[in-house]
Amino acid sequence: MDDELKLKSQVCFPVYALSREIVNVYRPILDEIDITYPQYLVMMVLWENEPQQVNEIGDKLNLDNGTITPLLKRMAAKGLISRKRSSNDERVVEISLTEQGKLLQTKAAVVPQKVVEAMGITPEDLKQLKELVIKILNRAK
Amino acid sequence: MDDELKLKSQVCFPVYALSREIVNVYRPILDEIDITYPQYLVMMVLWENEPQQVNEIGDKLNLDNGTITPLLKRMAAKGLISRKRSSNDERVVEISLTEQGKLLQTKAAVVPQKVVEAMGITPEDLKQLKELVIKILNRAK
DNA sequence: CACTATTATATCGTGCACGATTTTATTTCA
DNA sequence: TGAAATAAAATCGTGCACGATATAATAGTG
Repeated sequence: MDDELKLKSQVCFPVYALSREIVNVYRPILDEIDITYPQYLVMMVLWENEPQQVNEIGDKLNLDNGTITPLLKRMAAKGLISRKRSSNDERVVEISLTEQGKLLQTKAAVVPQKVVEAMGITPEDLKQLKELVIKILNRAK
Repeated sequence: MDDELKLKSQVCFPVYALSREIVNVYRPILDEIDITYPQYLVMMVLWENEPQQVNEIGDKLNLDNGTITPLLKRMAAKGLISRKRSSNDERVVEISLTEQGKLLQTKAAVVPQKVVEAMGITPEDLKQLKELVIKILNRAK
C-alpha cells in the first residue's frame, strides 16, 4: 500500500487534530465568560480597535462573510457588540463594542494563562510552533 | 491593553488558521474524487485496515461519536462504506469498504503530491512541523 | 438470577465554516 | 448620465464538531 495514504504519514492530520484540541482546551475556560473560541477571537480584534467593518474582522481572522455574518449576529444577540450601517457608505456595517463587550476584557484577562496551564506546553515549544506555523501559513495563502 | 489579549500575541490562532487553510487546500483536490477532508481521513483509516468499529475509527481521528456517526452515514449513503451490526456483540457496528471504496484508493493516490504542491511547503518545514505538533498534541491530551 | 454498571452507538441542539447566490449601494466609464 | 462593473453584507444549503442525552446490549456482582 502507498505509504503516503496512511494516516501516520500525514502532516496535515496532526495540525487538524491540534486545532480541534486547542478549541477543546479553550472551551471550559471560555464557558465561564460565556463565549466560544471564534467569538473570543472577534472580541480580541475589537478590543484592539473599534469600530471595524464586517470584512475587516473577517480578513483578520481569515473567515468569509458566510461565517462572520451569523457569528456577529449571535454576538449582537448576546449584547457584546452593536451593528450600525455607515452613513458614508450604506453598504458598510460598522461593528462596535457595547459596554458589556468592553467589560468582558477584564474578565478575559485570566484566559491566556489558564490556557497555557491547561495545555501543559513549554514557552520554547510555544514560540517555535508559532514561528513555524506562521511561516507555513504565509506561504500557503 | 494587556498584550496577551491581542491577536498578534496568540499562538493558538495561527494553528487554528492553518488547520482551516489546510482543509481549504484539500477541498478542490478532494472535490475531484467527491469526498470531504474528514471523509478522506476515514478512508485512510479503512484502507489501512478493515473492518473497524465506529469507535476505533473515532479514536484514531479524535472524533467523538456525535461527529463520527453522521459522518459514516453520509459515507454509506455515498456508497463508499457499509455498516453491519456485529453478530458477536449486537452493540457494535462494523464498518467495511465497498468495492467503490476500495477503488477510490487508486484515484486518491495523487492527492498527497497535489496537496504538497498546492501548499508550497518544503520537506524540512513539513518534518519539523509534524514533529513539533505531535509533541504538543501528546502533552495536551 | 436479577440488578446495577458499563459499553457501543445513535440522536438532538447549537455553533461554526465555506461555497454559491442574492441584494443593495457605490463606482467606473463609455 | 446611465448602464455595467465592483463592492459589502446577507442568505442559503451542506457538512462538520461537540456536549448532553437516550437507547440498547453486554458484563459484572451480590
